[in-house]
Amino acid sequence: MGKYDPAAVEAKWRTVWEERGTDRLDLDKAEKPFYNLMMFPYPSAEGLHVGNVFAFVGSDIQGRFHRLKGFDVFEPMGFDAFGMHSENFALKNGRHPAEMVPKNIENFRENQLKKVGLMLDWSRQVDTTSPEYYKWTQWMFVTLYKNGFAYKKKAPVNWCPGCKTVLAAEQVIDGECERCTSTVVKKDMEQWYFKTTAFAQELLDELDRIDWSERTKTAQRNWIGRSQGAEVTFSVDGGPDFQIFTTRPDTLFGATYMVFSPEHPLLDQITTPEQRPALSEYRAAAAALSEVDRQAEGRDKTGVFTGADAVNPVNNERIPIWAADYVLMGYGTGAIMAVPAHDQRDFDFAVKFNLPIRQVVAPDGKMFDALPEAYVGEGLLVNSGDFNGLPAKEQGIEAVTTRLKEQGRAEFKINYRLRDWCVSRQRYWGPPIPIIYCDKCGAVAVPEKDLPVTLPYLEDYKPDGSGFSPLRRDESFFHTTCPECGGPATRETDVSDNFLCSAWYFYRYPSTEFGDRPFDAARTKKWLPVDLYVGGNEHAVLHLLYSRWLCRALNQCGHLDFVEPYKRFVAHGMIVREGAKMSKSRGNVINPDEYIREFGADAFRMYLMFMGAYLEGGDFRDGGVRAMKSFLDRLWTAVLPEEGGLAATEPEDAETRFWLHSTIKAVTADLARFSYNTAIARLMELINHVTKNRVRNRVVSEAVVKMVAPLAPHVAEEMWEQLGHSETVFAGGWPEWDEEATFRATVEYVVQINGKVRAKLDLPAGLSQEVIEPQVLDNPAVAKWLEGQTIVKKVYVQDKLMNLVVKPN
RNA sequence: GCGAGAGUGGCGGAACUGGUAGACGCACCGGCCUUAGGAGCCGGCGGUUAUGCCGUAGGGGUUCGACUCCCCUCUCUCGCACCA
Repeated sequence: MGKYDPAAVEAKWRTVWEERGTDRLDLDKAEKPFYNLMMFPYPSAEGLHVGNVFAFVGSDIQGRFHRLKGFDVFEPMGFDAFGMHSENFALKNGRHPAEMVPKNIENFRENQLKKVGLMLDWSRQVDTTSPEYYKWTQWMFVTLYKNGFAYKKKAPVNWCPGCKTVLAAEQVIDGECERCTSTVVKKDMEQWYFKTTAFAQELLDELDRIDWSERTKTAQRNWIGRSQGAEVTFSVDGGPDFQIFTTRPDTLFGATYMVFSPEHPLLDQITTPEQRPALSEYRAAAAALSEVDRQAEGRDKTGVFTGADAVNPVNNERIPIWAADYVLMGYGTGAIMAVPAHDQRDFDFAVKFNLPIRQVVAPDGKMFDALPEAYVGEGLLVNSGDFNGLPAKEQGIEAVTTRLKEQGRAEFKINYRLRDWCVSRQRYWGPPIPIIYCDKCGAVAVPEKDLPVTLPYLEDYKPDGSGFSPLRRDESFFHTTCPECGGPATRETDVSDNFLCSAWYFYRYPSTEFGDRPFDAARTKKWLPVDLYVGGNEHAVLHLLYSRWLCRALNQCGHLDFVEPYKRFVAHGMIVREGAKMSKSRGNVINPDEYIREFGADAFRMYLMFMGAYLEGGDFRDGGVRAMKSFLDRLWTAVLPEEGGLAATEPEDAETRFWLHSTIKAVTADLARFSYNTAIARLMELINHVTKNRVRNRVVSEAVVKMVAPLAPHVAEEMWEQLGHSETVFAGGWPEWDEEATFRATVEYVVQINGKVRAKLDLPAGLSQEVIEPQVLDNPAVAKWLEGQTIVKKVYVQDKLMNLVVKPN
């Protein structure tokens, strides 16, 4: 038996699991498939972060728990090793990613992940940088392109001067590059896009039906940003028509001026000669501003008059057209009608430039004497011609839009904030976009037989800011022949966004042995969609949105028969250390290896899960892992007593039976709802009981071992073996509880007088009020409070409490 | 501003559909054991002017009874944000 020695136990079981293939699964033979997915990491040179461990362990517990409950659990792992994170790190350290990444992967897998005790099936590892994998990433691109989901266009893009590449909107956080935090600037460039907006509505609708963490769904809803309104056609006085988008067509009569975004193309045409110099100056100033500065909160409104007037279609009124940078070219039509009385932004602008403010919504039919700010509430339409007296908002919107629609001046319209996904990157370390440009045939997709387009080894892979990838400098890569006509042609030299690699990796795991298809139809049918996906919420509008979109697109292209990739997504919390965020600059990053070496992976896993609610996150305190190690010491001696042996039958004493069965019941429920901290607390209570009462019982020991197994797999496996089993504990089934035993024979009744606790009585369980009541009333502690009082009400809750409501006589 | 979540001892955190607030653990205090202890074991631990009273951010309300439900206010975290 001996002492619990985590280092020895863990080394032993790592070897045994590997030798026996305990965690390898025959995917075709599995009868109750359960696909347990965790977000594959980017293998950084710094090694595994404690946040990764926290995420993986929480997911692994579900995998192991499900396995104990009889599921065939598939729990794979891979590496997301393409992309700027790897490349930037290599650049900074003067190394080559192609030489660095394999070493990092090796280190992650062999020295770190394998020591955490995750139930991973390493026979199906995926590495996004291997040609066998990125061949299919390129295939995704080609498939999307052929089906009209990928296109190239010139448009203002987000350019990161630090990383020297364009970024997708999702990768710009508060105006900064997600990777290097440089301030992102706008540039006009020709780039590849995926039509994410094609499914904006579907992606939104399905959120109501999928079983995902609410905050993840909320983040996606915000990001997709649906708004309903109308597109209204105005005309320039003596000039062309133009469209504006508004959510409040009911306030059309309140429009006192119009605003075009400074980037609006029509401005060139309509601005009067006198106003042209002012406009040019204003446009130049607007262009020089960064996105963040331009959209800064509370920034003073700026703008310039164009000299032109617009004609309002509802009343033929002529109102001035201004250019102002508070209107964005990228949303709606890049032009708005300004209703200063009922929109705060327009109000601020009108005040500053002394433009008229006309009230058209009157709360309770009352006109304002003065408006200190825009009124955005309910009311009746006024100053609105035929529409006067109609309730504003819904009814007004309907009526005004319908009228204009009949005149061909408006359409009901829904706008989304979501933009198409800009996927090309002017970088080296990624899958080359498989497109060939031919003078005769145009842009041609590389035929499947020619995939992958291999990423050539470039000694100098530094991005040069030219707007082209470094691959452009490789003449032998750049020049090629057209797959259609055989004539001279050039390759697309941009690589695809790393998020394309990760948008489909989970389809690959079950099909890694198939070299001739990205995923096998039968395997996919059996194993997908993913049953449970656990990960960080920071990917809510990145990976999680992209992969939902890709799933839909692949479905539409006929490659998948479902539209949502994950049945259930659970967002775990974030961990901090001693109340502070962990960061390299603060120097407070937790190194998992040290704790694992000193206290063992099992104690480390358990402490990470004990810190707080898994879904909320937790606060890592030094000393916690040590405390958990000593709990495991106590558990070890409680389960494997040195002396006295173990009684082989169900414990006879009712109190022990109560603790055992109610713990099994509670732990089962806690694990199912990710309440790992309380599950551990309950196991501690059981062990406290067992230790204090010197319980030596095999039934108790085996149940404890099984309950601990998902949390601390190595030590559980060792104890299971020492209890005389030769097969893995994970084949042993999940313990059952006896509902009867979870009730006690005597219960503590709380006696309240007017809701305040005045006495506690131990009484047999299950008695009726008639039996209990006299005992309560006769109790001296209670009787004292009843002197000189009249009982006006008695509230009785069986086996719980009796509340006497009294009044003075 | 909009949306989501949260606010409980010295600390991390419990409390299932309203029913004993503070489970479990950390830290701390006392004791035992020991040549020694950053080990182990036993006990204590919300506050207080203690037969009681007050305590779950603050203020109201509903209820026999509120951390839990409703209204208002404050604070914090996250997401979105001059998005028309």
